[in-house]
Amino acid sequence: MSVDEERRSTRVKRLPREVRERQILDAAVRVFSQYGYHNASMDEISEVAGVSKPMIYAYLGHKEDLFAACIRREATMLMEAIAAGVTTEQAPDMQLWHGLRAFFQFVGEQKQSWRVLHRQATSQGGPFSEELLAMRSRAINLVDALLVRSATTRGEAPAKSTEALAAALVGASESLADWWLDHPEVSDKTVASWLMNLVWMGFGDLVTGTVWTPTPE
Amino acid sequence: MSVDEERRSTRVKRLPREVRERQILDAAVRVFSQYGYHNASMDEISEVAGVSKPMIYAYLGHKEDLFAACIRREATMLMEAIAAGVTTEQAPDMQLWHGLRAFFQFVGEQKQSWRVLHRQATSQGGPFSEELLAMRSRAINLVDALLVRSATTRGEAPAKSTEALAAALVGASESLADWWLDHPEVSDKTVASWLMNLVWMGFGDLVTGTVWTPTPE
DNA sequence: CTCCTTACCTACTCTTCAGTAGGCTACGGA
DNA sequence: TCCGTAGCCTACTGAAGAGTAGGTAAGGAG
Repeated sequence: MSVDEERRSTRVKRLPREVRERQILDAAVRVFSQYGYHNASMDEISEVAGVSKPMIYAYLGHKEDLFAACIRREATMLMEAIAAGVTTEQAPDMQLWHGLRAFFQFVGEQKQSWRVLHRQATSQGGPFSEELLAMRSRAINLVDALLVRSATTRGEAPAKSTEALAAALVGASESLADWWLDHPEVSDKTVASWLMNLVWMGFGDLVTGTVWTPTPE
Repeated sequence: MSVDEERRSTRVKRLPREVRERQILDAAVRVFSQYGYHNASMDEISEVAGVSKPMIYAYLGHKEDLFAACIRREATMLMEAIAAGVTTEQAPDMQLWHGLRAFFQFVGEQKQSWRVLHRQATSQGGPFSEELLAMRSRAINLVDALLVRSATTRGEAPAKSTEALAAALVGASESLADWWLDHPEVSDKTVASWLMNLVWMGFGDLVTGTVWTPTPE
């Protein structure tokens, strides 16, 4: 059996476009998350995906398009995971709690997705980060709305600062998620509860020993 | 007068190495902060600096070295600015308050420095980010120590979570600083006080209307 | 005046990699 | 059985940009 014959026989069969696109995106997320956007080469992605480079261009377009597609897919998954845990009927603190839990659970399960979202997309000033910045804004708006609602239901005028604080909270979550990647011995629930206590009760209470606990469902 | 003669006559005189190095670093910070590490070219940096490319290589070494030098210089300035405002004699909340104020003041005054530190260095997985990660760790350790001290002086065992919370706070500060870049109408003091209230009092107090205020010095 | 060091430049090389041209083959329908 | 389309590849081009070779010249020391 010649080399050519062997290669032909062991080559995976022709697959429908859908499947290939998934394979390519999976590979791209892996490679981007490992090397970063610029150091990731289309050649390596095609190799990991098990297809040739022109296939990528045919199906997903240029490098930037491919990256944007990765971001879009992973960010959508993240947002959906969070949305699944939160309903507007819950009290504000419970909404935040479930949101945080869902977030850390996602990060714990999809470390690569998280890396490509956070570490890569944030930085590059190029046209791709827009996709990611938009998602981040959505997250901030979500938290902002939560804060505004919880203030107004108590009859107060919403503070000017809610949007800024929402941004701070999102940043805190991201940073804590990064810390967590280096300390995997802690459970996702524990990490979430730390942050919950910080933002809901403040350091002041860390010092005095008061803690927030979720009310039983 | 020929072109050559004009060029020669308008050319800035020979300058000592020190001065050139400063010019080059200034240019590098500007260009890196605008385009990001990868999209910044040595040619452009040399042009902005007003020297030729080989000068950069002679004085500051390769691209990575140059970038690391930028990070080191800017990060050192930031840490010194923060350290200048904080003394260990102050109460924990005042230490945090002054640290935050110094931080936001620095960001407000040195936007480019901040961009190159935060947006660029965090992301690239290369050998340079180590410089930055080290600085970030120092900041986290500083906050961690603050939390541990404030807990132990109250006779409590320090919680396991202080390091994680310190990371969260640093992330919140970074994220809030980014938000602030897009909302320059707010004063640095105001932004600092928002974050201070968040971390010291929690959202719970935002909702109930309690606020932390610095005790008069 | 000569020599040597230090400042400084032009004009390359060489590599890496995004993106493409052009074609081959499996397979379903007419 | 012939044809069209969709899956798939090898083998290239072209540009950008990091890094360098090999110089010129200013100016101080002797």
